[in-house]
Amino acid sequence: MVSDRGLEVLRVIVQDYVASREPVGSKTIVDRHSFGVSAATIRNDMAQLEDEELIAAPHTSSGRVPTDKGYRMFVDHLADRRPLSNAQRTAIETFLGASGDLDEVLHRTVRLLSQLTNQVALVQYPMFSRARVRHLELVSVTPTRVLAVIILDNGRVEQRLVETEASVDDVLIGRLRTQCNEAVAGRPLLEAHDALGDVPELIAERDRPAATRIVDAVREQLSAQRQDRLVMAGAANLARTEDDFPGSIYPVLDAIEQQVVLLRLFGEMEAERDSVVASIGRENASFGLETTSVLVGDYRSSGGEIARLGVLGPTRMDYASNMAAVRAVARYLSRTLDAE
Amino acid sequence: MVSDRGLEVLRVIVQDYVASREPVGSKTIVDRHSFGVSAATIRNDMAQLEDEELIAAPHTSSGRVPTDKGYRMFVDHLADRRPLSNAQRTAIETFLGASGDLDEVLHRTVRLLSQLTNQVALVQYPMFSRARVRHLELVSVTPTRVLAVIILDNGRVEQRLVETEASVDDVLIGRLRTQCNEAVAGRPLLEAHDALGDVPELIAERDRPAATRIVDAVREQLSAQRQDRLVMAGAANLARTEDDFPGSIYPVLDAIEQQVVLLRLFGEMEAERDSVVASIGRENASFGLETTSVLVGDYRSSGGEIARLGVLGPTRMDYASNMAAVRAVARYLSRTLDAE
DNA sequence: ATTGGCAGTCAGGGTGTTCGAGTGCTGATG
DNA sequence: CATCAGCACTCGAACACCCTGACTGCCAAT
Repeated sequence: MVSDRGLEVLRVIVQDYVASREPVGSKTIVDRHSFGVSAATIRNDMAQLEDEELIAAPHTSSGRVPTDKGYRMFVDHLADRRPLSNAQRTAIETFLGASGDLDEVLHRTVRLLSQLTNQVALVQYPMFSRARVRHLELVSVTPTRVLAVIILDNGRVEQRLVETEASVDDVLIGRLRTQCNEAVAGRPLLEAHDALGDVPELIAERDRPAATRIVDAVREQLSAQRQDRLVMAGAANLARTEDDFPGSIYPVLDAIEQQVVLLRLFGEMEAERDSVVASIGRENASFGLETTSVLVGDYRSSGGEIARLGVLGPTRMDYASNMAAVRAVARYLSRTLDAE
Repeated sequence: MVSDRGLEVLRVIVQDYVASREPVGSKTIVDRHSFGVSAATIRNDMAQLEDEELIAAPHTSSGRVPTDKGYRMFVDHLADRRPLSNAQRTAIETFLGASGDLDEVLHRTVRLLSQLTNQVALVQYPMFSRARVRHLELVSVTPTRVLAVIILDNGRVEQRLVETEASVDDVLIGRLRTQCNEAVAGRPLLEAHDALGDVPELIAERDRPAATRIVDAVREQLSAQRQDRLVMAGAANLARTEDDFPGSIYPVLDAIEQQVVLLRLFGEMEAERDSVVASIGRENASFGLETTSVLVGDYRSSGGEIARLGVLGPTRMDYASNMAAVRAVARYLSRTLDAE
């Protein structure tokens, strides 16, 4: 077992190592922190920490470095909830000023988060299962191409281009538009999806195939939960701390470019409301991200829908302030989107 | 002056260096290529090339490396128009199969281009000055927030959230929607913008401020040439060739994350129709991209509007095949978008 | 439980040496 | 006059070597 002072030692090791990127030894510890005991004693504690695999030595007789398990212990039990710095506060304040549509807000948020943390920031689009359809617009772009635009009452707009085999004239489009709107207007996504099923039958036999094609495309779009997108910013930050990635950053950059991977990762991380959780180092191995840590939190969008946002960076990151930043931004984003 | 054989020597230096990342010396050249002359003669030619600053030696008595000027000479006069490989052809073919809306096509295109070239690929959104307004939709999201959706007849959809001071009821929205649509439907962007100027006057005095606010937002959106966006893929490829960037890739990653920079760069590169142009090394210095080269070509979208696409990579890149790939993808994209 | 002391380990940095690739030059040759 | 073989020279990369300094691990004493 490891003593209370042992944990204290682990904490300062994590803090010093994160700050300096240098393995930290017993002497440095007694020099920089007032433990009131000698270096030899610290060494004994460190030996215990090493037994528990909370720290490790890169090579014989060098300082120690936290292991993944050590970081885990740190975030779970040792990290103090550090308040945001003033600079960070004002950054959030100025950000608060402007407004815009959903796209714009999310983009601004992700840039903000990336600047606050100096890491890669990620924001997931909210899904809109509870949203209602406000209006459906059909536009003929070319004779055999129709653009369907779905406008939701929470401000989201979905669009989709449909290719038809036969050419479609404006009369048919107009008729379809009316019929569809009657069927879907004001309904939640799922109901709207079902209601559309009957629409093609109201269309003249001759135009039935084209109509079915168009309506099906719309239905598909309606049922596709648009939670499958995210915005990202600050990828360059990975290159700043290049040395933290053994070998090359290539695998990391490659992995984060596949949004699918990140979305799966987001999905698998459990988080309680209003808390920020971390996934550290090898815990991300199945995503090809074993050299990184990911912090995620939840936010609520207009419909009360829940989506996630977070940061990704090297395992050696400042967990305390980054988690605080994620928490603050998540809370703020909820407030912005929720405001009526 | 540099002889014909001298240029031939430059060509193989560029090719070998691009392939191997090793400075190439006179011996290697006579070994690998059949010039029919001795190494000493090649050395004389190389001396001339060095006088002309087309090649340089990283240090005394080491092989030579092309300078920016050397690459420039290569792409302008020496690069043979290499036909695409079969693998590349099939890649484009399979890509050709599917369809989708503009967003989707551009995203697929950019991924394709990045895979073909193993570089960072960029595709600019077309601008739509010639497009006409198909429909204008106003949706009240909350009492003081109205979402304006502009649907263009080329399939593009623009949206914008407007914040009003006083709350706006559905009657007003309905009235505005009708008035606006009457004013803009079927008109090109510019005309529509002007025509909207009179609309607020048709609204009751009481609601004038809110109406003006909304209409102005729409007008602003109409006149904002939406050429200010681009999609990107393959940023990870920069990390694969990390060694080509002296120091760190950080500045490069940082620069390409600022889309503004890339758009300016795109804008300043002159290109004739159907050709691909290159901007090499220090020619990009004012954009913080002096270690990279950029290849761009034009494509035409539905309205006949011209936009650009290209790739960005280390100066040491395979110009011949990359330019071929850009040309092929540009041509193909034009065909896809232009098809009626 | 804590401590001072001491021997042992090992990475990093500096130095010296060798090796070899590649150049520039020169004088000879057709 | 272009081409060529030969030779002396340069300089980076690789290697061996040695020191230094920063640590640790252990032990006997308090």
